[in-house]
Amino acid sequence: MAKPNIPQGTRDFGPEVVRKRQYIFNTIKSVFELYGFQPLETPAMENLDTLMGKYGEEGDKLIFKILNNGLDNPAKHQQAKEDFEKVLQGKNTKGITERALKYDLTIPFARYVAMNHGQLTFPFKRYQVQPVWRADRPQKGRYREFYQCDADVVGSNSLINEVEFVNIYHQAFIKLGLTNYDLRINSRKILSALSELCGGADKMTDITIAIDKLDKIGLDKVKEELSQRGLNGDQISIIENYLNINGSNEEKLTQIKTLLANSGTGKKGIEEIEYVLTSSTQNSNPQTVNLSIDFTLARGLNYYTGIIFEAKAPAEVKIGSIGGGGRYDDLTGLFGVPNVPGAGISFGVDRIYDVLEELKLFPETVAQGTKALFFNLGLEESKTAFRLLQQVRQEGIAAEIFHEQAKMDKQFKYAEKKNIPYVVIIGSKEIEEKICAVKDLQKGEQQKIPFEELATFLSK
RNA sequence: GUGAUUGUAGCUCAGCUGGUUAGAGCAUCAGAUUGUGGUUCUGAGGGUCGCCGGUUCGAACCCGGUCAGUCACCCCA
Repeated sequence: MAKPNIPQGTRDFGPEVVRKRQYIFNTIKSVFELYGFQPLETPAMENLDTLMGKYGEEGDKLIFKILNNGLDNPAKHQQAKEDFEKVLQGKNTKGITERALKYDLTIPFARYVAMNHGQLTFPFKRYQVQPVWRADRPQKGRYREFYQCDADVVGSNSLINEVEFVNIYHQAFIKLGLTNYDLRINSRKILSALSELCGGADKMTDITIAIDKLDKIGLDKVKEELSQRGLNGDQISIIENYLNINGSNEEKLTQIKTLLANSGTGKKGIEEIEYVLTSSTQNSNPQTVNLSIDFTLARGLNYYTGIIFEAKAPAEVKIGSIGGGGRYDDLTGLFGVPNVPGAGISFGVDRIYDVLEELKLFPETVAQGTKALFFNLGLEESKTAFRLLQQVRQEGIAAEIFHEQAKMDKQFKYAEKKNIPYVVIIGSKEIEEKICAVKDLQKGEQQKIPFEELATFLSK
């Protein structure tokens, strides 16, 4: 038997890890609920048609495809071979694969809305926490199976939604202890106005891909890349002016207004950012949101049409993006149901986990499962212990008894490893006096508690 | 898809220019310690050095291949 193994880029989550992950999930979910979002789940797999062509050329390559069943049916050999030839040429064919693992939660959601738009009440606000799969090469902060935590609202054009999303990000990050999160905002309308200024809307993808890298590779390399992507000197210098915009949010707005003065789309984008910026900073409490304008922000997914967001981890952990989102005006249009505008955000839970771990931000209580371990000191003793144990459980306190009579040394070690804060010792002496010795392992202190007061004591 | 790098005990790693029975720390188990753990001391178990092949009198070490992991680029959470 070969050594057991799991596929590249996937992980098992042990008990402590699951506890910590659930802490993150629950924190974010509770904020979603607070803002009126409802839960939704969709299948792990979708029809390949549903997913293909929605994430750009690169995205399509990263979709995990599922091999059809029944390919070994002799009657279909000839067809299967012909279809496979097509696959070798880089084409997709239903003969070989017609289903795939979902790549994100947004497109399946759009599919759900398109399928059920007759029954849904709009605006429809849903949140969804499920794994997604990408056939990417794993590396730091990057997995082939990872969880997304999305909230979207469809059926509303109002910018109030964007403002709410800013506050959701803020509130969730604060609850998680990530006070110095970094939330950026931009608008696809501004990027589109810039592209028009530089030779046409078809250049938008090239431009956004290049300027998105400004942080990482610097201005000179960005200019180089723009030139490689077919932009001329005049166009590049416009972009250079655009990239040189800096200062506070207000200063950036002033500068962009001058640059895009002649563009209707641009003006619209600027107004929207201004609105979201002022509304979300006014309404926020207990502290101000860290929302800053970043005109280099592009977002890879090309279905965004308005405001876009990106949340970054504090710079010192070097993990990068921990969330993102934005407005998409016609996502369900891809599925034949036009005029359903939407906006949404996503939290990258796996990366948030890494950030919290690195910054030691998990509360200690997260690691705790069992609250008290009852020592097993013999057959008679354990009968009393078991009776008390059940009483304690009746009060909703997680407790367990050591599985066999053993040296105290061993039982202490078990409690310590399982992070159990209290041990309850009941021996012959204690039974006689109807008290138990309760030891607080962290403090190392021990006290005598009468049997009938044990549950109350532990529930504190 | 492109490039780099690593693979030795359950874990983290050492192992000199190839030389005989491959080491350490942590962890595990037992004892010092018959109802009070985390400290200390003593002892024990555990490895066909990722796999296949080559060079050599001799390979954990050199060479080729292969598999797996990690990191970076592309792209992205």
